[in-house]
Amino acid sequence: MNNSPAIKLFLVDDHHIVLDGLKSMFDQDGGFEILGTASNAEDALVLMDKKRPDILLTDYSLPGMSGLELCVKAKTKFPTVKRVILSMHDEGILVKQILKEGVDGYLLKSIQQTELKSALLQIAKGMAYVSPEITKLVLADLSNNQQEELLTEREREILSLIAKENSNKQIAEKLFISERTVETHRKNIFRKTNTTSIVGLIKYAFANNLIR
Amino acid sequence: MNNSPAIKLFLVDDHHIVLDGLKSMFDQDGGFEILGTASNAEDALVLMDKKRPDILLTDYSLPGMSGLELCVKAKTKFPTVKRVILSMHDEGILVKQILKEGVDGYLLKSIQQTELKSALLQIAKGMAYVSPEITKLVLADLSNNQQEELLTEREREILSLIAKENSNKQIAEKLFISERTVETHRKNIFRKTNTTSIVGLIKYAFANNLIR
DNA sequence: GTTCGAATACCTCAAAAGTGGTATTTCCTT
DNA sequence: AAGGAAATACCACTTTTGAGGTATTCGAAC
Repeated sequence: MNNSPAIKLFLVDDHHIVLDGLKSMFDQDGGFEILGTASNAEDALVLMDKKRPDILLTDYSLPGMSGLELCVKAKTKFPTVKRVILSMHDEGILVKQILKEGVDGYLLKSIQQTELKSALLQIAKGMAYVSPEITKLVLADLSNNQQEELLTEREREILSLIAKENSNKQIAEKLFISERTVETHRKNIFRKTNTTSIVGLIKYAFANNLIR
Repeated sequence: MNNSPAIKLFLVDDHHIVLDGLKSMFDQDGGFEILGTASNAEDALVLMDKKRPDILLTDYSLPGMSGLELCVKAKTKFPTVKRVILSMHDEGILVKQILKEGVDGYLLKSIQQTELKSALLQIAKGMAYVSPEITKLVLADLSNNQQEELLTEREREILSLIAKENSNKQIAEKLFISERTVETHRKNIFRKTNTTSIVGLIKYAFANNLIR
């Protein structure tokens, strides 16, 4: 059953009770081995230098250096170590920022034991695991469904053609309208989106998923 | 044990063998009920109108309308139905596009039975579930570590300022170089990124996470 | 020690974008 | 019936972009 070597963990949390809980959970399971623990990021970086774990499992909020900074530093110092944030809350707008730093997992502490273990197994195998609650947040952000009725149908059409690198003249030809009309639409789009240049407009369109 | 009502599924796949496999899997489990199946998107939309499932579970590649288009249409027609893509492969660059359309789950057919069921349970609860392999892709894309050496340091600096809506003149002033030099850099960036207009360039930069 | 990429700089000229207006028609709502 | 938003159209004028070059300096690589 246990044909693969135990997954070596390093735990970081500033609450002893959490460390104790995790320790007792993993100690009962031959599939995992705890190489060490730390209650702050600075200690963790020093200790990990001696004991090279497979996975660094750290709380997000730590005194001093945050768990995220720890992950960034750990990535530089120990590139092969998988980095997992185990957080108490969904850190709201921080989620995207955390994921952008290139962690291998983002788990909430509300996770079930069995799920935590299967998540760590997957991460050890090179996969990535993100808690469903966090996944939901990220997907919602990606698809950004507010469906603002800011722009009219025609304006969205114009915007789409602008984004496809058509000049005003080309747009006018394609829509069988005057170039003047295109200019007017463009001006209205600028006004409504609070932008003043194509660059800003394209950025707006991307950020709001108005173009694909 | 089974205190909540069965989760009502609608399955779409153009391979009967897959539909059969899923059917036999869910039929043995009281937690799920299959309301109907279809082998193409058009039929699915018609059939779902009569039988309102909790979750639409569809293959990505279908004859005619793709599973993604089906999800988009289903979202409009039946906003409360959760939409899950069950795909054979990680559709590479399509992944981000698929997730942008606002699906509630993206599963690979290599998923284990138990995992599939727990994923669907979570999705029915309003969470989101994405296969670890796909999550890996998305996280890699978000943090984008490829570190392309396509553009030089200076060119990235110029690009960043272009993206911040600076004109050539403004860039020249900020970097204490001639406007001519900025023009040259811009031309080189266009050549390297295979773009010919700012619109294309900004799109390229977004797609490659060169600007945040 | 020559070659090559990167960064710098200059030139011209046409096309396109952006600013700041005005005006008409149509359709929808109040 | 009046008001307003949306789509259409026009004008004048300035700034910016993009396409087409050429050229020098510097440092790294071969």
